This record gives sequence, structure tokens and C-alpha cells, in this order.
Amino acid sequence: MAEAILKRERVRDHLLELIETHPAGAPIPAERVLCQQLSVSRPTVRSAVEELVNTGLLVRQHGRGTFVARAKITQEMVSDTGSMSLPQAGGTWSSRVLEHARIPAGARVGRRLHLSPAADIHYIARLRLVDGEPMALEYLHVPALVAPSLTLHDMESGDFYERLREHGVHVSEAVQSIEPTVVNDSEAALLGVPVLAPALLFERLTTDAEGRQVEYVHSIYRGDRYRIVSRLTLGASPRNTVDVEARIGNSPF
Amino acid sequence: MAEAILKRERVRDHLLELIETHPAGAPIPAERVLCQQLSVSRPTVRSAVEELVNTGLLVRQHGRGTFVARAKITQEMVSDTGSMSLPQAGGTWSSRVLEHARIPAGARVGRRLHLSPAADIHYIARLRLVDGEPMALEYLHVPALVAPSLTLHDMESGDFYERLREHGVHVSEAVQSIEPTVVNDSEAALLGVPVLAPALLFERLTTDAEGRQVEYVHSIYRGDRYRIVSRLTLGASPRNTVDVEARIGNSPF
DNA sequence: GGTAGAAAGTGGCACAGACCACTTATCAGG
DNA sequence: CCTGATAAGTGGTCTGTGCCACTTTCTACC
Repeated sequence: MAEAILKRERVRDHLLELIETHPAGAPIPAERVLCQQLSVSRPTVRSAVEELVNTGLLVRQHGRGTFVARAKITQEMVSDTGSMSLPQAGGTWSSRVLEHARIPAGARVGRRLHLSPAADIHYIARLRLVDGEPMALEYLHVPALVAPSLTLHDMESGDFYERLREHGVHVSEAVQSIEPTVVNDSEAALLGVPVLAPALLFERLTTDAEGRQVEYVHSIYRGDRYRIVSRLTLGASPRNTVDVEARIGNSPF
Repeated sequence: MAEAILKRERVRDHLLELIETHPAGAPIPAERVLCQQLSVSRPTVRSAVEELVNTGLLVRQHGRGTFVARAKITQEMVSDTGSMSLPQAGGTWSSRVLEHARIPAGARVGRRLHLSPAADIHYIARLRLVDGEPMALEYLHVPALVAPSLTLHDMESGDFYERLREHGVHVSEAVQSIEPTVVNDSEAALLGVPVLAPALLFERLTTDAEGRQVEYVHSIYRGDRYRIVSRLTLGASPRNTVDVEARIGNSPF
């Protein structure tokens, strides 16, 4: 019953495979070609392509072709998509590694990653700066089992998820929570703000295509420099909304 | 040249009109009926309907029909859509009006609403509770010019935007910002938390179809009871994502 | 040799029809 | 009176086809 009965889904899965095996920017076969290859009609292909265009995995260009889009769920996700943005357009990011080790998960992290507390994880603590100014503290945890050969360099790289893909890990979904907090002594010292200053606590749990928890990130952002901005549209054509966007879905009443 | 040559857009506009003139939950004509009325084919109708379903204006139910969705950009937006959700599924909301008046906008509010500081606004301050427990303070400002006959009852109603629509105001977009803060003395007293407890400061500016600023909301949410949860998908079928969802759009590389 | 036009390839839009899956209301049977 | 089968109405999927608009490339003309 797991077999895809719907042609549309079969086409979608085929496209997803193409996307995973092709670098960003690469063209995918023309719609009419896909029709022949998969033995479906063009509207079916178009429907599947459209879905992936809407989710941002593909980009269509009239008269030119359809291309693999950049995967945007990255460590910079938050700032890239604008769901969280700097008060005044950002500067240049940099980071300083504070700590790095391969250690047992422990109770708290283990629970979130669905691991035994004794299971090894890659751990890295970084201070993230914008134009040299401390902005956030980030604590990254990746199960060692998920990517045994992961190097420190991989974890430092900007396009971390791209790197994970090379290790055979295909990130598919992230659940992120944000809550207000205040900084403690050590955080205050590292971020250069007074103790008890307002801050945002981010937690992100990332899941791969096979449903495994592949990443747990825990960050403290300075409240005086950060702000979440979302733009909610109602009724306007989605064509009008630019990349800085978060559309909200409704449930049936 | 402004005329809609595309049938699909004509259908979409027709649907938008239906949505505006029908109360939330009302059924719209069946797809096959719309085909006849508008002299287009069913795929065209379905495509237009699908767009509005994706933007959350319509809800389809297999075997039952298609219905006007609740306009979810409301005061409850945050909790309803799950872009912000209670730690453990919410209880029942209620509110206590703290203050209510028709007053001049003043400098700060006037600037945000693009009004002269002397222009009148409807103002209401409410304490919002969940299961009787204080949860947030909300300060709502609506220009008197926008809805001259707005009553206190309108502003107290849960479906505030529906009410605005009856006054000829069609809400189309909202920009919302969230930042961490701590509560001051009076806020602490009203919310029943210690002074300097973490909190979230919400600001929302709502714009109508004509580009007018129609609402400015400023709220303080208890940090210990509130949390923002967003779910970011990459490549998964949007069908899998439930109402608690925020999809992130990408720009072409 | 340079340039303008034609041709080929791409995605964009639309049609008419067929069949399936689900929901609801109706109606006959117990 | 209640219950279960049935039929009608709805959205869900897919086909095969035609034409249009845009982009790129090639070609033939100047």
C-alpha cells in the first residue's frame, strides 16, 4: 500500500530524485520529455512541477527551462528567508568556534534526537557575529551515527545542509520554536550585554527524508538586535509576495 | 491593458468576490456550476480554486463542497494558525476590557498608522486570558476615519476582521514583528508574573486592499506560557503539513 | 562579416471528457 | 421507528490535444 498509485506522486518523487542528484541551477528535462519518460500526460507533469516550484525546490523560466533551485533550509535559514531578520538589513556574518567535540549525547540532547544518552554526537558551540559584533550563541548537535565522517570543517561551513547531503543525509523538514528568555551570566559575557537582558531562545529539530532526527540546534539571540518579522497576506495573489514571506495555512474551521 | 485576458484570473476574481460577499463557512457553487456560469472548463476552475485554497481563502472538502475559509488574519491569528502556539494546546480564550475610548492618535501611533497625531482613533486595551489565566495584554488602534461607526462590540468580537468587512474594510495584508522583552511593573501586575519576567512584544500593522493602514496592534505575551512554533518543510508534499504550518518561499537563485 | 528574420525548443494557458472516491440524503426494508 | 442500501452530487485525478508567448539558435540575406 506504500506504492504510489497516484501518477502525480510518482512524477513528484522522480523530480525529487532529480533535484537531489543535480546541483543547484542545473536544468531538469523538459516537460514534454518527462511525459514520455514517465508515460503521463503533460498536465500531470505540470501539476507536479508546480508543486515543487511552490515549495521552492524548482524554478521555472519561460522559454528557457526548469531548474533546480538552491535548497534554502540552512543554518542561515532564519535570516535568509527573512522569517527572522535583522532590524536594519544585515551585515556580514562570521563565527568563532568556542567548543568542538565528539561526546555522548546526554539526557537532554539524547531525548530530543531520539538517542541513547550514551550515544555519540558531534557537538559544536559557536559565537556568531555580524560585522564583528556578537549576535548569537549557537549550539549544534548531530548524531555521530547519522554522519560518522563529518569533520569540523563540515560543521563550520555555511552550507551545512549541502554538506550533509554529500554524506547521504537528505534534510526534509525542520520544526523550530522560539521563546523569549533572558541571558545568564556566561551568555551575557559572551554576547556583550547585561545579565538578564531580553533574548530569544531558538530550538530547531531537523529531520531527514527517512524520518531520522539529524540535527538539534539551540541558540540564544540578542533581543536588542534581533526581531522576527513576518508578512501575512490575505487574498492577494501570491505572485505579489517576495522572498521575505511566510504564508500561513488554515485548517478547515 | 488592465483587462483580465486570462480566464483563470477572471475566475479567481469572481471567486474573490464570492468570498468577500459570503460569510465564513458558506459554500461556494460547485466546480461544474462555476464552469457553466463563467463559460470555462473545469481544469481552469480547479486551478483558480486551488490557488485560493493554497492561500487559505477557501477550504475544499471531498464529497461535500468548497467553502469560504475563516479569514485567519485576526486577533487570534497567532494562536489559531499555530505560527505561535501554546506550550500544550490551548484552552478557551476570553478577554477583559481594561480601557476603551475614542482618542487622538498621538505621535507614536499616528506615525505607524500614517495619521496626524490629532486624528481620532478607536482605542481598546484588553487583558486576554486562557482558561481564566492572564496570557497577554493587547492594545488595539483603528483609525476612526477607516470605520467611523465601529462600536465597542465590534472591537470586542472575536472575528474582528469579519466585522471590519461589514464596514467596507477589506483587510489584505499584515506585517508583524515579534521581539523579546521583559515586563514592567504594571504589566507584571496585570499578567500575574514577576517584574522583569521574559515576554514577547508583538506589533502588527494591518493594511487593507486600498493600501490604507487600518489597524495597529501592540501586545505583550507572557514568555513562560507562549512559544512560537514553525514548521519548515523542504521537498515534502505540502499535503503532509497540517494547519500548524509556515511555508517559506524562496527567490530564484 | 554583420544583422535581421525564421525556426526550434521551452514553458503557459485552455479545452472537453472520462472515471474514481467520498459524502449526504433519500428511501425501502426490517 | 430504526437501519441499511442506493443514488445523486461533490471534489480528485488523468488523459490527449491545441495554440500562444518567450528564448535561443541558426541561417540567409544584405
